[in-house]
Formats: sequence, structure tokens, C-alpha cells
Amino acid sequence: MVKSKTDERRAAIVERLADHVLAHGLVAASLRPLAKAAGTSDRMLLYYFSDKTEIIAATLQHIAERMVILLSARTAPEPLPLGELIAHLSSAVLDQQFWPYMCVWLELASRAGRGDPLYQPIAMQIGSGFLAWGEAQLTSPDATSRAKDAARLLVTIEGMVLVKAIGMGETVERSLG
Amino acid sequence: MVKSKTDERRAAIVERLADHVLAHGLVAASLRPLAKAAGTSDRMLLYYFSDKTEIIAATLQHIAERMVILLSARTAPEPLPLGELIAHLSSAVLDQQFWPYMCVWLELASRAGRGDPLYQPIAMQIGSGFLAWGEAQLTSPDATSRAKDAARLLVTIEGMVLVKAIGMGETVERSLG
DNA sequence: ACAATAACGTAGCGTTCGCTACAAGAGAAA
DNA sequence: TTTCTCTTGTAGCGAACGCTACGTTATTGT
Repeated sequence: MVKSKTDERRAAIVERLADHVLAHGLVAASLRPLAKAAGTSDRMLLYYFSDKTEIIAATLQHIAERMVILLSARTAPEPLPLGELIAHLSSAVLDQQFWPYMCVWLELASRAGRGDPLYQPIAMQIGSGFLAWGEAQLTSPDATSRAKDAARLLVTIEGMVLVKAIGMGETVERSLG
Repeated sequence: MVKSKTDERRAAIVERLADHVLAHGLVAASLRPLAKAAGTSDRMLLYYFSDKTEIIAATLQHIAERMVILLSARTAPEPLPLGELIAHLSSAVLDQQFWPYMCVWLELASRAGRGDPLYQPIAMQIGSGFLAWGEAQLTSPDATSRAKDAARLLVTIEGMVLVKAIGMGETVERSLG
């Protein structure tokens, strides 16, 4: 698989677009601001990508990849029981480094909830990926309870994200006590 | 407290705006569509309200009030332990009747997470209200564990909402099993 | 060297956004 | 009847939106 000049340029642009979206959100992801953040013009964004949906899809895809890397850097050396994994993950997911990702994730979820055909599959893919990741990190006796624990892990972590987002971080901490 | 003609008219408009926002989301809450949904013109919306932020604030306020009414209609006759209250509430919050409210709630949370000064206090107020409601519904031995259980209730329910929104409803059900 | 293609800038399209200026009709007060 | 305030329609402002037509440089293959 050769990497064409265009692909390299696209990748470099996506890198900067991801920074911008993480900093300012999907709500600020219109062509001209994105282009300025990438150091080009809206004209060029639509030269390297066919339309805005492709730009956003590629950017979110890249953000998801970064998130996976960040997450795997925090992965415990061995599987943990549900309660401990929740405690471990909550401190990761709610901290400063992860928070921009969680804010974008929330925007993504809210758009997916409205059935948007662009965001819905991306959100589901990321969610499923996290679920699978959780299953691999859990010490659960059998497959059934492992699936259930992973589901509970996902629900709990996402709940913490939402509750923190509305400014009730101390409630999240109380739920951990 | 007298109810002026203007106040009545405002209330009638807000009623229709709430319907529209519940059906199509904050993402579709621009002046002209809102006005059409209310049976007037954008010009008149800005006659009864000073600007768009006031329109949205009033509409979200009204939606929250409707939600409280819906929720209290589902309130169990007596307090429940945490696990049962989660089971009871999850079936309510995830069903068809409540789902439009949850979608708006997600949009609200994602905007609040970005620190938007319009949405942030509204989201926090609704979240705190739900937390207090939960505390009143819980059979917990002492105040401390009651506060913790209410926090866990909030986190779990919100997590279910988010996970369902991204199209993973079956994962929510697995987490309940 | 030359022709062809890739890369980019400028300018502008049509639409929607929140909001406003202006004036006309309606109803009450004098 | 004549004001005068309340209510409403029309029309349009300037800005931002996604996107495109068109032209001009670079770069490349022959």
C-alpha cells in the first residue's frame, strides 16, 4: 500500500482538524474555521475531501484512534473485577487529558440520538469498541457475566461523563465513594 | 399575581415551541422554524421575547416542567432500594414516551459540557432536581448512603440514556439483567 | 521543451442565521 | 372623532453557512 502525496496531505490536515474539534467542539466545526485551524482555506478542504460530511467523518475517526491510544496507555497490566475497573477508568476518563474527548463524545452521542446518519454509525462503532475493550479488561467468571459486567462498565462510565458535563462533578465522586 | 394578556400569549407560544423542540431537537431550534411551529412569525417571537436565548431558556424550562409531571406520574407509591429504583426508572426513562425528553436532555448536556452560559445553568438545575427527586425515592439507612445511592442512581440512569442514544439499547438491557 | 495534470487563490453563488427598521391596522381613551 | 398605544406584516440588514466556477501557478511525465 503506497502512500500518495494526497493521502499524506489529507492526514496532516486531519491531524490539525482533530486538534480544533477537540478544543472547540463539533459545534464550531464549520468549514472556514476548520480551514483556518488547518492552515488552509475552505476551498482546499473541499479539494482534499469531497464534502463536509467526509471531513467530519475522517476527523472523528482520527479522534477515536487517538482516544484508543490514550486509553491503551492507561490499561492496567492485568484484568480487574468490575468495581476496580470502574474506579480505575473513572479517574482516567474524567481527568483533564481525556475531557476534550468526552465533550466531543457527548456531542456525537446527542447527534446520534437524533438519528443523524452521519454520526449514528460512528458513535455506535466507538461505543462497541469500548465495550469490547472493557470485556477484555474484566475478570469475570463466564462469558455471560463478562458481557453483563462490560455493559455495566459502559453505562456507568458514560453516566459519569454526562453528569460531570452538566457541572455535577462532585456527584460523580459521591457515586464512587 | 395577575396574568396579563401578554403572559398568556407567551405561555401558549412556549407550549408549541416545546412540542417542536421535543420533536426536532435544539439543533432545529432556529427562529423561523420555531415561529412556524408556533403559528406565528419570527418577528412575533422577538416581540414576545427579547432575544433567542430567552426563547430557548423559556422553552427548556417548560420542557423540564413537563418532564417533572411525567416523572411524578411514574413515581412509586413508596421508597425503594437502589437496585429496584434503577430497574423501575430505567424502564420509564428509556421508553417511547420519555425518549424525546432524553434526546433534548442529551443535547443540553453536550452544550453544557462545552461551558455554554445559556445551557450550563439550566442543565445543572435539572440535574440537581433529579438528584433530589431520587433521594426522596430511596430507602437508604442514613443520609450519607442516601446521598451516595442517589448519585449512583443519577449516574446509572444517565449512562443508560447515553448508551441507548448511540444505538446500543441491547447493551443497556444487558446491564440490567 | 512542452503539454498535461495537480495544486491552489479569488470571488461569488444561493441559503439560512439572528435581528431590526418601518409602517399599517386594531382597540381603547379622550 | 381623534388620538395613542398595542399588535402585527413586510422587507431587509449583515454575517455565516456549504459549496462551486474559473483562473492561475507549480509540478510532472514524455
